[in-house]
Amino acid sequence: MTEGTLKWGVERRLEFIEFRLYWEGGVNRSDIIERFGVSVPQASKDLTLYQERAPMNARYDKSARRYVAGEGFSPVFLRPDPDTYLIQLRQLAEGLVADGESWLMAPPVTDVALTPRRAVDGAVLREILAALREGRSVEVLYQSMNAARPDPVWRRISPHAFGHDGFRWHVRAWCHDSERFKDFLLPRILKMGAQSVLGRPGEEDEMWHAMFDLAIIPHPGLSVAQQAVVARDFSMMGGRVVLLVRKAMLFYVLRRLGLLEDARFKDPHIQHIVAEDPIKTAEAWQLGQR
Amino acid sequence: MTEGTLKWGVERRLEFIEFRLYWEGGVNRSDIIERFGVSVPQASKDLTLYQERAPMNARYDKSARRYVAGEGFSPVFLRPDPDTYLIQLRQLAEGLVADGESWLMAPPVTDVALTPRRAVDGAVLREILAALREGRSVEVLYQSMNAARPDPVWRRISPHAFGHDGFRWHVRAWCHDSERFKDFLLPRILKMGAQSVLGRPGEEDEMWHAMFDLAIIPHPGLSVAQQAVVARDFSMMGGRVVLLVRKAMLFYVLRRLGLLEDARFKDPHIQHIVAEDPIKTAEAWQLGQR
DNA sequence: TCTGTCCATATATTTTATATACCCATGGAG
DNA sequence: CTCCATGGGTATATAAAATATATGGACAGA
Repeated sequence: MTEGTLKWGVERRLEFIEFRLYWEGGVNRSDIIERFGVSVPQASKDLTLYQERAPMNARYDKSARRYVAGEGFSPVFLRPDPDTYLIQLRQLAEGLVADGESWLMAPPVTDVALTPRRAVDGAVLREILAALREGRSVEVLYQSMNAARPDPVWRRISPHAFGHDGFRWHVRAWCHDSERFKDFLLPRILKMGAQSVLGRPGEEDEMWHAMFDLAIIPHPGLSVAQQAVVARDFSMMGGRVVLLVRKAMLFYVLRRLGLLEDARFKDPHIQHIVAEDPIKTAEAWQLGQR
Repeated sequence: MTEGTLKWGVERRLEFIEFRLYWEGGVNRSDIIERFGVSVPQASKDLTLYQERAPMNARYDKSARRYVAGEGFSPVFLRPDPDTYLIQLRQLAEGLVADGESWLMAPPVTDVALTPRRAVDGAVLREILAALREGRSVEVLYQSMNAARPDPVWRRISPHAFGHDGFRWHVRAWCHDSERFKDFLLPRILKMGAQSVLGRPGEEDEMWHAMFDLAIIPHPGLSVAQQAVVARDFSMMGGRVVLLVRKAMLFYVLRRLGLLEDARFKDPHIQHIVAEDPIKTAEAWQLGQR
């Protein structure tokens, strides 16, 4: 083993040490022992090694009896990206990860608005993935919202992509029965049936591949100063920003942004942005819905 | 090392083997070598060990030249939870994790509606966390939307919790200037100042600790069959479900659910649910806003 | 038939980690 | 002030894990 390279396991432990120092302010030898099940001398060695690799980052505070982050901390083993922390925090708050698996020692009290129900069947997802990967069609027992089909019906679909509307997952697929590309919500797929040959490949899904330029501007009902804040929130340049959105995803994007109706008629203190061209925007997604 | 227990690193590799078998249908020795940087013989050993520990799960397909999932697959090293897969897929689609760090070999084409801009400053988050952890107040340069304060102003806050509205993070804190508990959006905190003593502790934040019973029902404009589908989507029992929501988070929940206005006047094919008691609901969050 | 691509395994060796022991500094309890 | 619990460091011998290197097998496609 040469100088610079470390074993995967060792590097994970050093990364852990750095994570704790950076985001939680300090780390103890016992933390490493608990998390990775190593012995006392090994945890000591890891701490020593970390200090060799990142000299300024760790300092032992004798009084506090723990290693604390040094002044000129500069991460070596992880990106100092807030998302590395916030993702873990969110997963912990949503119960997606157990307390012991997380790297957060003392997570702050956290609430997530409307944490999603875990309603996707593992077997369903596996078989959808298999069909998609192998380029085949598959039968699904699907509970549609169509008023004409109140009960779940079997239909054959050829899946080619996944979509997430910010809340739920769906699979984008060619529907052999209605002969159109459509979205199928994973939680509404009740059972899986037999595989068969592909209907139409994903390349032919025009609404998936066609993009729409969604131009948004601050709500004109806001004061100039407030509009400037909104512009900053949305990284606008020159008071507008154009989001490049798949036409097949446009409905979901507009729903999240509150732009399904003309937002200019909503309270600007709740609805901060409006579509630059509401008519064109409305046309675009209604076309997608058909 | 006794029979049953495995080193942390070995267990992660076996977990990886299982993950690939379960969600991607198969795994190659070279996958292990690439992901963990181990030698060829070691990867072989890992595969052999995995088959000892989970006899039915892996089968070598000589023709396909890879290990494929067996018939009676039953996970040993991971929960067969779809979220373990979908979380990774989402993070990959949002660019929060690099391709090489993910466990997904051949992720399907994926789109996430409105992937958030990463606008939180790492230094800001660190110092907010420190203040919260140590029970202190801290000065922040905050860009408010208040029409009376168009420019960013320094204020002192005592943070006690984090909140996520489904899109952005905020910190819940006592505001020393306005003498109220309020939400501060992390992306709008521009700079951090000096720490000082705590204003008021989180226990006194009534809106944070008070809960609201948000009762929702399917949109009455839907057919009976459609209402049943919506009821299933939201795990309703007896045609209704009560979500227990912090009053401090109610606004965000209602916004996500499209219930800020009385939803009965919206198109039921877009807005699937309504509040059981719209008046009480409206009162509750307007009280929170003050 | 040849070749490239998978995989398994044996041997000697190196690296990593453990068990066990003993030592140091700090701060609070008695 | 002494005692001791807590948190950390390290030395030695040993065990375990992983590597380098090599050999061999099965299969698909040219």
